[in-house]
Order: sequence, then C-alpha cells, then structure tokens
Amino acid sequence: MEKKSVNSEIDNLDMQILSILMEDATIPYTEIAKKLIVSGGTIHVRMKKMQDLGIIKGSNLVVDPQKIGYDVCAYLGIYLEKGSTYKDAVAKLVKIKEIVELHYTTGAWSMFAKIICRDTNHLREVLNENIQTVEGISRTETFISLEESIKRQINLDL
Amino acid sequence: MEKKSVNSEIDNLDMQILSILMEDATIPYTEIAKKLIVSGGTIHVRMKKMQDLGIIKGSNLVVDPQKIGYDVCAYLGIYLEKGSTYKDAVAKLVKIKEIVELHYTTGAWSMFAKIICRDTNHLREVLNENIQTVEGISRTETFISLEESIKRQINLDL
DNA sequence: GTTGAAAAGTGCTGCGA
DNA sequence: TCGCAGCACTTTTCAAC
Repeated sequence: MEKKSVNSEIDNLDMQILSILMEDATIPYTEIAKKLIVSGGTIHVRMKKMQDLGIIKGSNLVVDPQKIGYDVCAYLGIYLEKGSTYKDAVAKLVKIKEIVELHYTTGAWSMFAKIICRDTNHLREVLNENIQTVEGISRTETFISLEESIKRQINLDL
Repeated sequence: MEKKSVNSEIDNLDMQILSILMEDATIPYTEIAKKLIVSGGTIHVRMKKMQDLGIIKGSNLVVDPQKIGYDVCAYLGIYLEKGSTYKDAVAKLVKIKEIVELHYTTGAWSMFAKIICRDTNHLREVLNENIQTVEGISRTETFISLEESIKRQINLDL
C-alpha cells in the first residue's frame, strides 16, 4: 500500500491530483492521468470522492482586482466589546460584501478581516458606515496593503 | 451604449461573466450564455480578451486546508530593521512555501503575511527556523486564526 | 479500485450577417 | 462585432478485470 496522508481517507494519488489542480484548475483530467500514469476514469472517481468528502469546495476564477477597478486592499484588526459575542458580529459582518476574509484570532484583536475596495473613499465609506456601526465592535485598526508580493495556494509537499 | 465600468476596456457584459465565474469556474460557457442572453461564442471571445489583458490570471481549485492536514492558519505582522529593504526580505520570504500571502503595509508593521501550517509544531518550526532567520526581520507578531468565518471573492456590484 | 472505450456535452473556429 | 454550425476535445458513464 501507499504511504498514507494525515487523513486516512486520502492517499498519495489524491494529494498529487490536488497539487496539480490547485495551481491550475483548467488542466484536463486526461493530462493529469498521463502525468500520474493512471486512467482518466480514476482521476474522475478520485475527484468525485474528494468533492463528496468536502475536501474540494469548488473552483474559483482568479481575477486581478486592480484591473477591474478594485484598487485598495486592507487588513483590519477588530476589537470586540466585552459582552458582545463573536457570533453576533459575524452575522452582521457577513453582509458587508467588501469583506472577503474574516478570522477569529488570538492576540491583540478579537477578529481579523481582509477588505477589498475600489478606492480610498470607498474604504472610508465601508469603515465608517458599515463596519464601525456594527454593534459590539468598539474599535478597528486599518493596515492598507501597498503591494501584494505573494498570493498563492498551499504547496503540498508529497 | 452600455454603462461603462471603471476600466474602459471592460464593459458590463465582461463584468457579469467574471461575476459568475468567480463564484464557480466550472460553469460551462453555454450556461453563462443562456443567463446573459448572448451566444456561447461571445462568451468565448470575451474570456479570451480578458485573459490577454491579464484580468483573468487563471483558475484555482478551492480546497479545505484542514481536511488535507493543514490545520493551522496564522497571520504574521513583521517588523523590518532600518536599512533593510522590503525587496530583499520578499526575495527570501518567497522561498518559504508555508507563506501564502505577503503584503507591504502601512501601520504598525512593515509587512503582513498569512501562513498555513500542518499543526502548531509546524508553525513554530516555520517561525523559528525560517522566518526569524531572514536577514532584516527584527521581530514578528503572530495571530493564530481559531476560526475562518468568511472566505470569498469580491462581490462585483453591477 | 482500476481500466478502456463509447456516449454526451463542452469548447473552439470559420463563415455569414 | 456578434451569432450559428461543424469539428475536436473533454468529461462522464459503464461493463469488465
């Protein structure tokens, strides 16, 4: 048998398939099959299994935000008031569509968000009119990204 | 004529195509064509144009990191020593494959990184043995994500 | 669980409007 | 510039190993 991965449901072949498709999801199954020396049908079965298990959540088109008019990317440290629950805040923050990531974190802040806006005016609007008005949020700290140097997926070492 | 977007090269139809494919890149062109009431060929032409313009950078498979043994996600604030250049640090940080995002930011830190590791031991290894040994990096501050509540693409309002 | 091939559907290209 | 139709390719399914 092959060396098993951390998760017993997933073997080395599955990981190799993921590794290839995580970089470019447009690569055809037939080509993956050739690379890994199995049949196209096997790739299909493995992919279906991983989709059913929820390992594969979907496929995204990677778009350059700046080229479609979204020029400002910022991270936001969010302080939550005592007595306010994270859950309630999340429910409200989900509705703010400029927030593309939100984490509950250890450290100085309660939460950590990533926002993408059209310009600095748009960012100010979102901060003042949307985020700061959410109940339970006492204070935020903004870190504007001047340059995105790395943007990639996890590198699965096989 | 249609209402133009911020970028004059891109019109409303292009944005609608992007909007659909950003959520799920597996949706066939024919289905998009039906939704937007144009022919499949038109979708193809628009996609090619946007790929040539660099608006579309590719396609990613979305994988649940926890289900393939990457359990720990953390953000990292990085202080850079005076005299050290951002460029030199980036060149070294690029080689650390656990770093999936790196930004040059305003605010308390010089840089901001997102790292994905297998477990807390792995995180400690990356911090001590890789990141802290990079020349020019004086200090880092770690924020571990206990829960990822939001993870999505920009919502293009059309 | 894997294979190989047949069936169904999608993407691509050139001609016409 | 867009739409239609034919061809090439990929995905999907299934019987057999």
